[in-house]
Amino acid sequence: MPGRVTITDVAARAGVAISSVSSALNGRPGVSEQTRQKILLAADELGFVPSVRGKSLAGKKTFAVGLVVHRNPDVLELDPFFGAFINGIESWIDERDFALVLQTSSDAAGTLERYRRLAAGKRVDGVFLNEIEIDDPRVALVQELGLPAVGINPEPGFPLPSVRQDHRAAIEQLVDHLVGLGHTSIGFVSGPPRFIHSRQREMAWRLALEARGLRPGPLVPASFTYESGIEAASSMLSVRLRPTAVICANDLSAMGFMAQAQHLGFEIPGDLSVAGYDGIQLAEYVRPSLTTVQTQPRRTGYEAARILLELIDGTPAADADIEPAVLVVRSSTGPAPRVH
Amino acid sequence: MPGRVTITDVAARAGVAISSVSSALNGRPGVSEQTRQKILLAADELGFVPSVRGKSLAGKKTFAVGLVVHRNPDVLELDPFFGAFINGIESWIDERDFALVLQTSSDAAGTLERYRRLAAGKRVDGVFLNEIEIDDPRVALVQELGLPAVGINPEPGFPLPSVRQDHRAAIEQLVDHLVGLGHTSIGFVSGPPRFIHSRQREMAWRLALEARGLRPGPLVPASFTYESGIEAASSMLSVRLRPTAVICANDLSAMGFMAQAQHLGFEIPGDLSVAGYDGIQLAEYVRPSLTTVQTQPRRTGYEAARILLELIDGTPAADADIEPAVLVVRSSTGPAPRVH
DNA sequence: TTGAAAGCGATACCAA
DNA sequence: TTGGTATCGCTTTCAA
Repeated sequence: MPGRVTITDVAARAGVAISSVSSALNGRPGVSEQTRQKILLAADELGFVPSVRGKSLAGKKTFAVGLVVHRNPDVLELDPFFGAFINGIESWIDERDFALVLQTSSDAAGTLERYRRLAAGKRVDGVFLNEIEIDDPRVALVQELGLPAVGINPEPGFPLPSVRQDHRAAIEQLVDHLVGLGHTSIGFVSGPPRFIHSRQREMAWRLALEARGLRPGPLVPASFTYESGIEAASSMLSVRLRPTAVICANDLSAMGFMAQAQHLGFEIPGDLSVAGYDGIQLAEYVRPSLTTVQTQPRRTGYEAARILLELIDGTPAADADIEPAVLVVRSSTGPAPRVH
Repeated sequence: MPGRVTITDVAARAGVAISSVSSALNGRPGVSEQTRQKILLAADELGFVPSVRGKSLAGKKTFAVGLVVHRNPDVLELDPFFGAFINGIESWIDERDFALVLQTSSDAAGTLERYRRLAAGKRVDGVFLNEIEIDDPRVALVQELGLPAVGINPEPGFPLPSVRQDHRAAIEQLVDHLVGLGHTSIGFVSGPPRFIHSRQREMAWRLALEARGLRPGPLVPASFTYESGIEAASSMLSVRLRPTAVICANDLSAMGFMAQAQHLGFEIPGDLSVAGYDGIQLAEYVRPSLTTVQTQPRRTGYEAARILLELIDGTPAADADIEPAVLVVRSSTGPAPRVH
């Protein structure tokens, strides 16, 4: 019966006090090298694994961090983003014996309540704040609760430690790429405006165009889903003055946009160039393969976890900047059509 | 400072012993109705939330369950399946104050090690066994560890409590649907044969055909990914004796298959009918929309969680059978082409 | 019905 | 350098 071995057993076997075992095993000073070896041996022979339960009660830490994912109830399908993000978190916390508590919620109020309960029950020592919104109430909540938290790609001046990956450079490159192909009317399919990352991408598109002396093309709201991309295509392509190129706020909506554009009879990239954002795997395989901006969700999770654990340890943590997202040119973007 | 309120504070405020508070709050007998009310009031006024730390140390439970998702390291994108599955788990465990610990791992050995450590550190009280393989080593592991576990869609005779959703009826309906459309050569794009659910779907296809006096069409291995669907199409459609209809082991590979088939010049469903399995949202929106088998991942997670918590409580749990998956006919399947 | 006290498995302080 | 012990917040006997 493994797992039943406690620190007391180890102490007994090594013939020392439990306090010495604790010190030895945690690499604290105050134990002679000889005793330490004796203890290490005993622990090893017994297959001792410290109980997180005991540790957390005594040490005021729970050794867990939380992530709440807010999804539409009738979709509930996680973005491809999350798999890698979560894996990145774990690659850091695992070695430090932390676990990730994941929750999903389908409404905003529920999300707040989840954070509140995670904190109140001392379930987790800290949380990740993903998909940050304008005036996100979670910020005030974690501050009120004194709960360590790290923001994922927040706006500048965000009051909590954060990890950011630059989006501007890549979007500028993307605009350059399109302008270089002769496009002058470049539209944008956005995400819900309440999300910071939604606005950031839209703003980057707008600024890049203006910096090049071009007027922003049409802007159509969508919601990061494939379906919303379909709808965006229907509305954006039905008007006379349609753009010759479209940038979508993420890959999923870009894929929906492409599918619908093709359905409406547009050749891609012959009649219309389309680009996405994220760099999910699917984007590489759709026809035509999607030009996109490759982000690093795994790295983002990794850095976010590193910062969060520092915060939990009481170390004042600096923000982390991940190397900028990069433009990946594929087949969905091409020369602007001659006549319009 | 919420969260700092302990059972002692409540006891003091109510003027009773902490043991009474514990009994009252947990609905145990041995407290007069009057005292109970007094305690409930005090707890409420103080905003008392019991510390999971304390509870778990004293109560021998950690109030957490674990899920380990095994993904290819360079993909790490979670199936659309998982979002709903996880949400289903939570809709049951949340009310019971359990949390879900999620881990991802990129290799089989790592997966086993994850389960082992979850158990050894008493991180979780039980685990979900998803994507079960032939001779899955996790079964022996949880039995050896005495760790409560529930299997998701395992084979018949699986030694642990399980939740199952019938796949056969829907696949038979699908075959009937195709046969009714005049198809006589129906191929299959499978998942990795080490997975039970992979084999189950393949077997259902084979048996359904044989029961109708048809010889199984070509079988091509794939791996549940979009990319593998592309490859499957390339190989299956390049030979002279290609099928007129194809069933894929999941929607993602079916979508890849369709895309590649179209790329190779096949009209769908004119030249070729394609069907998937899972019922992910994307399948509804691709062109043509995908005929598929709709499963209930949310319900599956819900039932699995219910069973797991029963096991943890020591209740002998019966397997759960979810209402069978249902066939959803869309546009990717149509009449068999006249000439071949 | 109530309350006092003994754990649960660690950490950490303080004597020895 | 050691070992003893209080402590964390709760559950669970066991007396009163």
